[in-house]
Amino acid sequence: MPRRSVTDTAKTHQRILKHASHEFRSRGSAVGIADLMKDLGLTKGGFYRHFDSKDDLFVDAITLSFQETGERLEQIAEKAPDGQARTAIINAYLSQDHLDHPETWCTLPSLAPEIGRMPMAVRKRLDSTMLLYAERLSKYMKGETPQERRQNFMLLFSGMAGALALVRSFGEPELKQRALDLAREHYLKIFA
Amino acid sequence: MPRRSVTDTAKTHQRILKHASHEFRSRGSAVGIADLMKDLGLTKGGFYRHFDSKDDLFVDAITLSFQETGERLEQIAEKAPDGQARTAIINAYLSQDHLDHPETWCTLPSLAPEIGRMPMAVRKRLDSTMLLYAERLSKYMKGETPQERRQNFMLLFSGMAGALALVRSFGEPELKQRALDLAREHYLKIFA
DNA sequence: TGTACATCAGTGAACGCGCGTTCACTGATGTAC
DNA sequence: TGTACATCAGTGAACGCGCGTTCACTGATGTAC
Repeated sequence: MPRRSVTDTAKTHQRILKHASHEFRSRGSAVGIADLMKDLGLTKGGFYRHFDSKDDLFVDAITLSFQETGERLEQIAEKAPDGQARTAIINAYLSQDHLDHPETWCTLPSLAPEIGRMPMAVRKRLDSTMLLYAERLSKYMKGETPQERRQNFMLLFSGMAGALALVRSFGEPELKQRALDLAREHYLKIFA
Repeated sequence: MPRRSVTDTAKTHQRILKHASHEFRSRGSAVGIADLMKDLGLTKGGFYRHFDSKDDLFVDAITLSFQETGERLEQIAEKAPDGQARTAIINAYLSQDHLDHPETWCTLPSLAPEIGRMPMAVRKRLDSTMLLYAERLSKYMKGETPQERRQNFMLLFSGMAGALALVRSFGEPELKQRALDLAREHYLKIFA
């Protein structure tokens, strides 16, 4: 197949990125390049016209994930009634929808431990991505100073991510339900 | 090589289990059977005299992990001065040692998301393991009733696990240090 | 207590399979004049 | 505006490698008499 126009090339690049960011979140970082490309109707050879390596794709896909989730939570906060932004964020983060759809939500409960095992080069590049996510949502946190709000963001989000990861690890549906409800009530009480 | 005595066979079984439980925690569930056996001076073919499949090994190794960590935290709680058991547990869980040595500590911050992606059969078998871990440590939690203490265990441990997983994902050492200290102070304040 | 035989822990080669990456090739797109 | 040529997105085969699992074989251990 022949060369493509610059706009088509850019579109393909974005399609790979978006699909990878969904697949990594729902299936983990071990998702294969051949599978990703096949899902898009492409062959694996063409991948390297868009990314230097799988690690490169991973960094870009995770960055996109944090951007998507940041934007989504920002919108939820903005649409909430006055003074209810933080409550809305917590309810959304600990919702049934987030539990059931890792692919369109936060990367942390899906991939945090795997990111921790990535090469240092990858993790350094993701630091700024995560700090940007924190910056974007800190404004909705409790606290007098920006620093205090940033700290509360770290505590709230790492806590909710841990809760969601634990709930997802349970097999029994009833157990999952009870644990998710418990976590939601707790974080609303402590942070909202 | 010939057949081994029943005691030697049992020892080898335990050696595989213990090593696997360390390796899964430090490198993730993708650790290979050939590597595990080689580390113990054995060849991969012999693995199937001890376990039916890798999934079987995984379940047993994770079960051992929770038992080890449960026992370890229990001892820390028992050795603590009167009324300091919970404080001692939180300080140990959010210690530099836990941050740096996933292989000998809690499975949750290392593997919770990966467990969530395992076949249902595996997850169902791990439910009881995790509930036993909860049962064992709930007695040190705040709360009037056993149920309340169990709930506080879930919230505290999923929160601390999430914090540890996030801290481990950071590349920058300074950032890690600050985030770990922040989490420790927070959980001591909220739960101790 | 001694002998004959069945059991099975561990080896090492092989199974089919999937991985990330490379590469010669194609032909439409983009560019230079 | 039209022509000649360079570029490069995508294909499909191949690279070396590692995966989980199976299997014939070995010989000391365990067992039955």
